[in-house]
Amino acid sequence: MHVFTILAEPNRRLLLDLLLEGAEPVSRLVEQVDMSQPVVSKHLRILRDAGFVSVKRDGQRRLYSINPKPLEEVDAWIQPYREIWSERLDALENHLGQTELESDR
Amino acid sequence: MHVFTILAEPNRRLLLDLLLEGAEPVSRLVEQVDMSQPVVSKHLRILRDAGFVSVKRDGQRRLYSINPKPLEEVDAWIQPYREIWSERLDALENHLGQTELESDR
DNA sequence: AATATATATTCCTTTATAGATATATATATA
DNA sequence: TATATATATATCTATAAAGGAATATATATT
Repeated sequence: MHVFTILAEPNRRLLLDLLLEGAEPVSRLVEQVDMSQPVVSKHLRILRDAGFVSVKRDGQRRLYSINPKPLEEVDAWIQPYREIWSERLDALENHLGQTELESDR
Repeated sequence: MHVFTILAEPNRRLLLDLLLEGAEPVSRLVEQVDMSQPVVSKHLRILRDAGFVSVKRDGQRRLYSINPKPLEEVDAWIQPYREIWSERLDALENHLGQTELESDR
């Protein structure tokens, strides 16, 4: 499954956002979220397969924690677009600077 | 349609990547891509509705050009994760530095 | 005005995936 | 060992969205 496909699912983004605060066992995630336990487990499975989270045994619990590595792919993909939007900002700034000079005359 | 949902479709990412090189009429996009014209038009419609591209009339053609604005939302969403991965890099660097000191003793 | 070209839209079918429910598995505790 | 608790998985159904084919619309050209 592609990184963007994985992030397209709102509940998956929600789970990631929760894990941003720190590692959590499945049960605590289920509490904070409007999904059944199996649904949460399935999403975690998908996130795990894609390397977004990792698991650690803690007795009968599983502690899930976040792993931002796969997001680097997103970051890399955006990069050329980011360049475009900064070019545009530069152009805007130049234009504004130009306008300033003009208003000085 | 959510930004991530839009980017989840590979053909849509392809179209955006093509437009990265500069504005193009639909026909030229169709040439460069393995999609029928209606499919291209449909994706462009979706991209347009989400503000990823804009159109300009050019006779009977429509010139599509890129608009990176909606990607700022993606960028903003990644931000906290980016902070985590740079923290981890810092931690790694500190650790390496530490190891260096230790090897000096 | 008639025809050609470029693009958009509509309708239909197929497919991927999300969630519900039931159940399996693993660990802890009595 | 039997039972309880936490989590994972399997099966089924519903749904969203992608692509194909046909067609509509808009502009250009003769």
